[in-house]
Amino acid sequence: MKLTIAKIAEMTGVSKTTVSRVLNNSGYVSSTNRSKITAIIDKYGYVPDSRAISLSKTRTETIGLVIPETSGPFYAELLSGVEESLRDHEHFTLIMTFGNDKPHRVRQRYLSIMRQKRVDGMIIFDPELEITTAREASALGIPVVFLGKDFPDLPLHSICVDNFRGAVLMMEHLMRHHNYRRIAFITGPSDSQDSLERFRGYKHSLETVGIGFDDELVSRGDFTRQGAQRLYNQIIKTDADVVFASNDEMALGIIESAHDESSLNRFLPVVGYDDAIWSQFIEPPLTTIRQPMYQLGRLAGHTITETIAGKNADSVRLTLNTHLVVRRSCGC
Amino acid sequence: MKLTIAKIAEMTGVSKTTVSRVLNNSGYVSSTNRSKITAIIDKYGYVPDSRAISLSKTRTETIGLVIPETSGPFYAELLSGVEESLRDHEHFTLIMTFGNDKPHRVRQRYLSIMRQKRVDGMIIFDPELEITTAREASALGIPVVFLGKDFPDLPLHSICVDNFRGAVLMMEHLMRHHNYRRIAFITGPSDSQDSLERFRGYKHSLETVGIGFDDELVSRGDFTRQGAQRLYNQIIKTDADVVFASNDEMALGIIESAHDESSLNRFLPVVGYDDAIWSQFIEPPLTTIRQPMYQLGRLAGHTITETIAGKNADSVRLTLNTHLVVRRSCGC
DNA sequence: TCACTATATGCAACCGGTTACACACAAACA
DNA sequence: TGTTTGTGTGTAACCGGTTGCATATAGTGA
Repeated sequence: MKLTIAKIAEMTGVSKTTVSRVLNNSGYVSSTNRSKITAIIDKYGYVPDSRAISLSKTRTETIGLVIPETSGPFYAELLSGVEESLRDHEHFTLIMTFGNDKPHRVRQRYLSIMRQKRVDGMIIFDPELEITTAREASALGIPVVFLGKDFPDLPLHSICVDNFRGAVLMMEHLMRHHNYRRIAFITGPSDSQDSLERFRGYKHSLETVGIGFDDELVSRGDFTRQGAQRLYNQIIKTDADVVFASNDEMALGIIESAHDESSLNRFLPVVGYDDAIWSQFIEPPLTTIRQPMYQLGRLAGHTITETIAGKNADSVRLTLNTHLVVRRSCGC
Repeated sequence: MKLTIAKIAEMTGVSKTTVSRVLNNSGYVSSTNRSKITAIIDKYGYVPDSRAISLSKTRTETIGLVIPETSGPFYAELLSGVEESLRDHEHFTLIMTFGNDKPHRVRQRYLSIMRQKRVDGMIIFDPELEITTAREASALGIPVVFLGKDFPDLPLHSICVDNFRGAVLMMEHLMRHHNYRRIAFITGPSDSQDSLERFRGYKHSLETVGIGFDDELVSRGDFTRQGAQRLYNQIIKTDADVVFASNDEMALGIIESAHDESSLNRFLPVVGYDDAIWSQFIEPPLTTIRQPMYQLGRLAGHTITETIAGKNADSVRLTLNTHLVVRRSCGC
């Protein structure tokens, strides 16, 4: 009993073309026929088949969003931003997560699926993106916006968050406002571009103020809570004024260790990075750096639709700034 | 330069049919032609157009998931469950969020979009779902699984979480383990089915144990932190042993009020419901009820694909049990 | 009266696949 | 030798829309 324009045409005694014109509100249609057709559409609740439409027109009005996962505040916020932005621009979001797949298979899978779905464009946030994948994605012939990663040599669109300046922002607060001098730093895994940038910001700030960089104050973490806790004793020995963990998870690990450790009877200031959703609820509430993920998502959606509309001939490269979120864990 | 089966056919000197047979690994194809065709497919990286496929076959291999939002731990976990389950069953997930739209427009929008995308089935988690919408969705002629809502009179598939037994679980802990007698309860908004069920569990438990139900101990909340804080003074006056808030947000509100209120110099036990992601981080860590959202998502994905495969002739109605998460806020 | 324009409609090809059916040929069986 | 069976291939219709082009009629200005 499925209605198609052919059937509607038959019922009203006109051609498919005329029905199509009514649906798209294009061309000329006599008011008699128009009302006959709309009457049937309303009566049976006809909804056109988007597959057929997109097969005829060349576009699907769909953008592929490639992210590791949808859960977690980080990606959830990004997703909201992208989705709302695309909805405003009358596009759909096709979400593709690749979770724990190994890098190579991932690339194979997500690019292939996006192609078979014939998306009009893609937004890719792949923390482990390699240049070969970036090149391959660009070669698909559809607009792509990369998030969080940039390959300066390639002519592509990218939007990044400024990890360097985020770390500088935090350092300025610690040094100017609190007058801390011995600032311990916990890095993330060494293959994380984000972590490297944050570390660069840390180092740069120290040098700008004239405090030398002390290697003893830097520990190599892995972005996990447990990892940070294993580093706790070693960090305490350095007698640092404050611990700057390069993400919130590790900051939490340090705070918990300090809490358990009865031997430590002074308050140990700790700050993090990311503004995880729970960071305001821990004790003490965490001072951290907030990344504008929602805004990043909206901007990505905007950029991709503009590109599709042919407005971005040149490669777009944007960098978003972060915010310092001051709570109590820094000593404030 | 887009490759199609027609072009591949032309290049190899065979018909479209033969190419199609190679792609689908069906029917008979000579090994000569097969290798010629696969060579071209590999060389140019041909990927078939899913729109065309789904237009010919009658199915899209896509399930529509209707949820209020993708952010927040609650829906994010559900989404992960659904997506992973559908991936296992070789289906895609088409996510449709309706955010803050007004109920009526919502229904119009999401049902219409699902129809124009010709999804093979739908999973609907709409906390404000009305019976008319449920009826309308069922009338679409595709399988639908409703989550969190059930209309016993309609022959539909539904999977719910047992709010009644969740509340009973909590009450048993409070009464048996802690021996609390005066248990204050904060309801959610009166139009929330979830809240009503939790309240029913609260009442039922009291009566089972022989403690009468005392209306004075019940306050009407609205599931928000601020709302609970406005109720704080009134609740304190009742001199309750413990406060059972019907969600974590309100529990947090009460804990914060108790914290600020220096006049109160005893520990006020508070428990919540939902196991929000931050509930383990607050001070004291919150005792609460955990809803198995991930599992719910997986089950929903499983049920819808089974139904599509024709295995669920009768209406499927399932109820998932909740877990009690004991932390310190209850006095443990 | 003629040319031109605005209005109204339909034909048929096309988008990129699938599939029922017909046909051809070889080997195997009766 | 005639019939069946297993292979291999192609024709053409179909899924449900869009669109370039042709055609027809009525009204308008010269």
